[in-house]
Amino acid sequence: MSEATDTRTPDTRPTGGLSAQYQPGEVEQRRYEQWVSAGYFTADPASDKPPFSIVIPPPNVTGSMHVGHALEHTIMDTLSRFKRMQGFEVLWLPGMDHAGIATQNVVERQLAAQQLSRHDLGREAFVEKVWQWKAESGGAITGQMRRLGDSVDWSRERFTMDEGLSKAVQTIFKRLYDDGLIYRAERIINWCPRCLTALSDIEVEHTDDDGELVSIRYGDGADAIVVATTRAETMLGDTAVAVHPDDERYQHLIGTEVELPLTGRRIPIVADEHVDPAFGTGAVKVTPAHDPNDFEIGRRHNLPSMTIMDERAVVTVPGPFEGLDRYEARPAIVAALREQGRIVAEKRPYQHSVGHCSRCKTTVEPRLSLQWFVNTGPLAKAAGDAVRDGRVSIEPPELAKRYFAWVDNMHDWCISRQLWWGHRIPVWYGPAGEVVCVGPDEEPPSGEGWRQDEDVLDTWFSSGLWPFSTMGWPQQTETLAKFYPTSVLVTGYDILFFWVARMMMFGLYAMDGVQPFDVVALHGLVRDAHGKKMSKSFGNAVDPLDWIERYGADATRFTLARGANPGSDVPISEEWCQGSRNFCNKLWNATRFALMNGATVEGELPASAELSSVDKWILSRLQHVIAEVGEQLATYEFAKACDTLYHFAWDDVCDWYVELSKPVLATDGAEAARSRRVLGHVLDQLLRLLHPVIPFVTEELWTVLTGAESVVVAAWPVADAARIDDVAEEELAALQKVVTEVRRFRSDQGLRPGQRVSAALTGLGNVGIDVHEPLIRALARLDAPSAEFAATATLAVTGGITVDLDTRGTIDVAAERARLDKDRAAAEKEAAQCRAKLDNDAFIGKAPEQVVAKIKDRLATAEADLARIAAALKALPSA
RNA sequence: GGGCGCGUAGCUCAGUGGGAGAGCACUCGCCUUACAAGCGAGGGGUCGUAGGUUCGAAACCUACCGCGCCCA
Repeated sequence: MSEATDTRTPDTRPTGGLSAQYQPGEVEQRRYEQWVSAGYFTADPASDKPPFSIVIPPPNVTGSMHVGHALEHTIMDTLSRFKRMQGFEVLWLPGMDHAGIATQNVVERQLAAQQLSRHDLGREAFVEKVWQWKAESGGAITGQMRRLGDSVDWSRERFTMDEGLSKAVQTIFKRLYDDGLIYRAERIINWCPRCLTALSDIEVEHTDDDGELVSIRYGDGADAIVVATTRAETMLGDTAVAVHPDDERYQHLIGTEVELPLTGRRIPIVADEHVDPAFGTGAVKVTPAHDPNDFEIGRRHNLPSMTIMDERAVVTVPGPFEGLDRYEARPAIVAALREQGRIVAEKRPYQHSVGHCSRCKTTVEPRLSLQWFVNTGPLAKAAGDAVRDGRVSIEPPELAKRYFAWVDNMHDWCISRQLWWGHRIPVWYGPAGEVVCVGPDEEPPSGEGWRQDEDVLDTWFSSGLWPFSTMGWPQQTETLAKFYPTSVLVTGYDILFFWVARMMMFGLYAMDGVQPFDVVALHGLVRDAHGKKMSKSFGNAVDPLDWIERYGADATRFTLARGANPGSDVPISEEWCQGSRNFCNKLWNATRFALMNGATVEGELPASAELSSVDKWILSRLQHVIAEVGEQLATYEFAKACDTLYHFAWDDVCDWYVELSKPVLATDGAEAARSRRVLGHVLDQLLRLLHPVIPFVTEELWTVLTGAESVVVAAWPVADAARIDDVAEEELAALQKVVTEVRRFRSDQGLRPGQRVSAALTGLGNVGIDVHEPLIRALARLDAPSAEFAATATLAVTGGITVDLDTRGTIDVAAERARLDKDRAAAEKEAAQCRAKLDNDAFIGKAPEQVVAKIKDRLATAEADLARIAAALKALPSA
């Protein structure tokens, strides 16, 4: 706002100390600290109130808040605050996970800067170093959560590596082990040659990459067979060639052997149904130790597995290729084969699907190794059934299909990781080959030759226990008794497989079949204003802290919530955030106006019989809004709830109610007093309704308006059906129509907004709004007709209302004719559409009665409008 | 290759059998004693295409075109 150009005299009415603009920076931190120290967010398990609980999807301890977190937290905070106001004992439990690979990587990078590796420190010292890192630099996100306004119970913050949660991990491991649901086996797993650890299937991202397809002739002469491969280097580990059993081209070769080039080994040609005869030549090389499909073929045909690379994907087969990594070995081997004339065809680039480590993007190397697995069969079945039989509902329900597709086809889960940071597998191996799984209260075996398994567990293993490990399980705590199962899990649909399915499996298993949450409310991904995925490299990523800094936490939250349709992606842009900021400022100024005009929440709300239709109307609208918003928030329709409130606040309250109230508020009588009470009530209720989404500005305004302690602990509004007033709503709709028509005329005629026009209004009584004539005159800036009144234009308003205006001689006839022509065209179209329906016997015969009646009514209205418009056109002076 | 979803105003999206809507953008007029982060008015859409069901389809069914996501 430009002070220099503001020539108005300052308003001296009381504003409760509110400045002319909302400054979020002055409010947010102070308010948040007050809330926390008042204990509003601390959950009491001994409370008599019904429980409502959410556990936070634990962010990564190395991470900071990105805009996806901001969305998710806005949703969770909105639900928590909504339920708290509704009288629930709310527990929103915060915490972080230890992010095995990511955290270890961070600390290893620090060490690398000093030319050190974790092996130089040793396991114990390294883990100590990680804890030290966490204490110094971990958990930046918790400070950012405070900035956003998260109403979490900080006294219950948890970390997956805490003692209690670690105990939960060991307990469930032991239980699953004893039940035969955890086993150790040599399997082909996804291996990251950079992180040097196994990965589970879902930690691998597949992309279509450019590679090469090389066709190689194995054997010579009549026995020759050509195989096509994208990974020529793995041929050193081939132990067979496979063809489809029905493939006529190769019938004579099945059961025979062929010499594997470069090695001199002879390998069998086997028949396997899983070979696709249409791919390449229909013959595939089989490398069981380096390809999951080949591993299966190998198992079916009892083929040996030959591991030809070490953990860094460097060739270990003695000979000319030894010591080359997989990308050096590939061209070297192709060249060697070409020299022998064995390369039949080469295709470059050849697009094919390649798996990458989700953490570091290195191409995954399938690797045969001894790992720990969870047998997911029975667990996944239970996880699917809990949704199938309705104990857990997925919102929106369409996304349940995706969940089923995953849990019903789940492979065993590789849970061991070759890391040091994490929960170490509680299994000891004895000198005589003993294997002992140790429970949390048991002493591990000691003595000569006993050693613990070196590996740690997948981070998701501990995250899967989160809904109950954070509440003290395996102890039977008061908190568990009160707050488990949790009420709702809020997370992105992209995390359905990673985390939701795992919590379901573990929750149902550990908690005697009781589900970890009743509802899974899924949100989408935050995208930019053009629906593009946000990414740092593309440069369209939004830093929520930056927005909070510049526009306020409320504006940031409102922007996100307003885009959050269930399960759908959420586009946002800075312009929209500005709009949200403007909305907060609008509320600020509406409250400021109310305070300047004596709005109050003291005393009983006046009985409807005592109120003007303007007051009755806004109270009636308020009841609809209370009901709608309550329903929308309860069904996770955050975008709709925001929209409902935005339009009620801006259109109904600010644009109409406040403007309509100004004349009476300028007076001093009993009617003004009643309106002050109504205005106070409407704002009080509106601020409560908005508080879950925009907590800071509503708190600031509500406390000034009401003088009460905090809207955080105020009661959620309840719709009062007795205040719904259809008559007042119809009256106000008619009033708005008259005012809008006059404004349209004025705008079309180029009349200055301040210019008053004489006018005669007739027919207001038709719709019962004759008492509002002064209001209409005020809003439309119409003066009473003077003695020498002479109408120069006539406005025909639907409902039989006529406004005759005296524009003092000058009227833009062409503009007026254009306006009337447009109205006539619209009315004619309407009439024609209605007549077409009514002339149709099938319509009259088959359509419901009330639909027919409605169409008849519309036709009558259109015809009446047409008559008036025609008269007005006729009355216009000819050009 | 399999599965799921989406095509509605310039952009982003609501609308799921009976008058095509919102926000932003755009045009015009305004500092009007709460607010220029504002106020008033306006323009703009063969609802992807083609069939079908129905008295009536943006909505339901089928096919096709285009886009996206997940899985392999």
